[in-house]
Amino acid sequence: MTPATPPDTTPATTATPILHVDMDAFYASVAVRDRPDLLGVPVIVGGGYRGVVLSANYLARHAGVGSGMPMTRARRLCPGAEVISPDFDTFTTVSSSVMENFRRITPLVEVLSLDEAFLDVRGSTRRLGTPVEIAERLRATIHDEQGITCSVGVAGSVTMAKMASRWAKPDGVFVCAPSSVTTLLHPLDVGELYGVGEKTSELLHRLGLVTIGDIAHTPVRTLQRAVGDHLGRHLHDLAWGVDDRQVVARNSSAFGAVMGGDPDKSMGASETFGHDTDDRAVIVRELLRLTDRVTTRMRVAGVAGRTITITVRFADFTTITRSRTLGEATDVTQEVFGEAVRSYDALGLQRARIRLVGVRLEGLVPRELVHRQLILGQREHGWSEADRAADRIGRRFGRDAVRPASLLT
DNA sequence: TCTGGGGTCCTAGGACCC
DNA sequence: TCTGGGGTCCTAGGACCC
Repeated sequence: MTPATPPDTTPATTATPILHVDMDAFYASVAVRDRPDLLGVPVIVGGGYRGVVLSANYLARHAGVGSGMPMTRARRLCPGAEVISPDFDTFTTVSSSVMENFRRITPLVEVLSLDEAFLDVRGSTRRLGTPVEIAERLRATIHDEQGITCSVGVAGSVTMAKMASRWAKPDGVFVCAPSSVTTLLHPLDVGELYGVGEKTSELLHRLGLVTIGDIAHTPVRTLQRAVGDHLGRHLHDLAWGVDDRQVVARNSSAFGAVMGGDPDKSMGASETFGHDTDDRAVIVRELLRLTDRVTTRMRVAGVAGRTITITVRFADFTTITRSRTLGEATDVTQEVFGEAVRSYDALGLQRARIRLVGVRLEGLVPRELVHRQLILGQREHGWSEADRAADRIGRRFGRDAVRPASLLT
């Protein structure tokens, strides 16, 4: 746990070495920072037919708009809002600069997404001051360099730091001393705990467990019977502020394992149709597009996958998955596509209206570890060559220069 | 009014093997 | 002549996070 306190630092310094930094309304803040005309205007980032809200500034939030909300509803709640399409290239650029800033403070930066990270600063206090001083300095730097604000939770564990940043919002710092953890937690609703979502919250409420204090005073076995062995134990620990999870230096898996750390475990793509469809030709074409997108990413990352999973979401939003595991991992577009179509056809759907399809590969391994067995007459080698040729042309002339023939229309 | 897209992890049942 | 126990892999579903 916490290392022994050096004589020249205060106990408060080493007791709260974990920072959770969370940008305030990140996408919305980035989208409006160069648009002074939008000052004082409610802003929603998102859009598209059938889309959801990705981010909303505080003016829009005051009207009831929240992220994840269907755009149709958000527009009705806040008709005066300016709706802006997301520009992920810009978000990624800003995010990279911010994360670089964090790494100048400590190498122990765990990137959770484009807009948040954990920092373990216990090795930086001698050089940079107390965690709170580090937090304030980092906030000032981000504001000066990027023109956006962030909030920082400072605590002795990652979970408490995460919760503290929520209490710090917007544009603030919240310090959670270990001695005050249970006092802070126990009055809160169970849904406030990191890892307790809507379903688990409802389940616990039905059992009469409303506050985090209720969870703390419920026997572990009772919790485990209700929510499973793992989560039951986890929730009981968290309710008492017990959390030994360490900050692990890494980039978010969603943006490639550039910094080392754990490699991706799966890669996938999915898309909601503009209109529900029961047309097999349309669906198969979409499976090919998605497969091509995923396998291209895999070849860039130098990985191959052994399990191919398709997702089918019906008009009524019920969602099913079907997976097949191959004898050996692949990154070959035509192989993955073939399995995806076989899985789809095996469903035997007749006139079912389909809203979304997806393709995902799991069990990823570095491509050089795949020992492809040579079978006479096997065509995979040819397809693999074709993929690589297409990748080269795509790099030179752009992604759309080479597409599978059935996607050309 | 409906409900994106990218992921991770857990559970549970059946197959299979020792 | 009763129904052993793991351990691992595969599949399907579900919850959760941003």
